[in-house]
Amino acid sequence: MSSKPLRADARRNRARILAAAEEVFAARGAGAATEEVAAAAGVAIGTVFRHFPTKQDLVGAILKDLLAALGEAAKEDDLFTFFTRVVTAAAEKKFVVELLDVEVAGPIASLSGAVGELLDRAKLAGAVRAEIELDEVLALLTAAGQGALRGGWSADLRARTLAVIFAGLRP
Amino acid sequence: MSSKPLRADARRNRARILAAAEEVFAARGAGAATEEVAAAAGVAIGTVFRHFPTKQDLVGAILKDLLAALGEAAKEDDLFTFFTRVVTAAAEKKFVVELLDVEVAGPIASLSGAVGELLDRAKLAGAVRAEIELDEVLALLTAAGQGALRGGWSADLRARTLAVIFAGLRP
DNA sequence: TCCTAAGATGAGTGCGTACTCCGGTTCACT
DNA sequence: AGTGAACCGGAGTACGCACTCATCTTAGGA
Repeated sequence: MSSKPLRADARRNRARILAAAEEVFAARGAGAATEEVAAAAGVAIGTVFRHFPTKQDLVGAILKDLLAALGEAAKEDDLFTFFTRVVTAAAEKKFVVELLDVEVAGPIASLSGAVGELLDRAKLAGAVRAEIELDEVLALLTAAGQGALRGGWSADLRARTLAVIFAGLRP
Repeated sequence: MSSKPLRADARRNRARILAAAEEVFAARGAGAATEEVAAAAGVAIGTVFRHFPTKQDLVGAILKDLLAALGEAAKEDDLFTFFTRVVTAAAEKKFVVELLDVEVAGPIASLSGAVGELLDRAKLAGAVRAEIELDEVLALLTAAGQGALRGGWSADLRARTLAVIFAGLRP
């Protein structure tokens, strides 16, 4: 899969870029200039593009990491906890909403698998009505994530808003 | 308020630009280039900037019109109908979501007034729980609008998703 | 230690887009 | 009709940003 092992300095720089990009994109959104990422990583811009030929590749790499982390978290959460986790992440890290966007339909498929399992479990436990379908839950997740970010919800408002959604899901 | 009456041709062009902008922004989102609006209006780009010195002024003018129309509709709707109307508009006219964004906090105040009335009425009619507050409803409205647009909900999915939200609001 | 290919650098290129400016055109008033 | 102010056209400017490339640097094997 991975062609050749990277040279030590290259590996170090790659990690720095990834870390810097996560920080910059979280603060400024994925619209932030690549030069900012380079500066934050203490690296020239050419180096960033050597590792990630396209800006989208860079965003994609971060998203992939995040997706893996969320997938991991899903294993130990119940549906409502997971829901809250994703929305909170969206509120704090602007670029997370890109994950929820249509364009990234590929990677999100794996997330939807995890949510599907949580939904099934929640139904069995009687926490969610049986007729609720996966796509509605995904839609609500998207909506809440977008809303939390773009609406700038406070922690209190976020909690109350999610409470309404959860009430709508319960029997 | 309005300084001087516009010349006839200027008035005509202004109206054309507004109509063209509404169409273009609805289709392509507010990110569409101003040149496209000028072309659609059959007018040179300089003319657009004469009437609206800034792109934001142009978007703002359209938003103001839309806001007035929604405020009018609110008088005859109940809360759930109005909610559906706004979300549907968001799904069909991309730029409507800008209305829901924080940046336009000024104009949205008037909308929130209308929603407040609808909420009061709905509570009196027993259609909504008494402890629901206005900001939660507004947050849900923002969320659903953003989600509908960026998630590309179908009419069916939109209806089912809104049904969950409405269920959460009811006693 | 030396050699070379992988890697880093950063000024430069191309492009899209908001906005300007001035010469030409048109309205509207007398 | 004549006149001047308002208006229009559209090439041009400024700017930000993704991405490139010729040149210099360095890791790491022989």
